[in-house]
Amino acid sequence: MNEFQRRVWRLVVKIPRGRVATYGQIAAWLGWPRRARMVGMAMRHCPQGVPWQRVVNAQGAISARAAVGSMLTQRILLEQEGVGLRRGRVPLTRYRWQGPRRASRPRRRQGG
DNA sequence: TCCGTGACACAAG
DNA sequence: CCTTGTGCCACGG
Repeated sequence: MNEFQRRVWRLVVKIPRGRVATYGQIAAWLGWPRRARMVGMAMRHCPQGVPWQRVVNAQGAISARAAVGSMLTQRILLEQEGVGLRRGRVPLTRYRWQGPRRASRPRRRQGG
């Protein structure tokens, strides 16, 4: 397994339940903006515990793949965690994960 | 090494 | 909106 894939998995496990990210975003966040397809490869070889279902394409659709049943499984898993599809796609404006932005620490003054 | 392939993205029409 | 074409880049035969 190469470093790229490991980094992808480490990031994908951070996607919160009920949110999704796109292949392109993940690649960009890791610093490889032209490797969206490689993120897909990483998903295909996903270890147990990585929420691969939370990764969709830039249109919010579930990308086609060879493995039969996998697409349906992804849709079901997403719906089970509250991500509803409209006309075959996830409304990204509502469910998109904003990324691994560092959690804003509580301010001492003028606090949250 | 060359060539085809793939869980992508984006621009055109 | 949709479909099609092109760019992309790592892998495997």
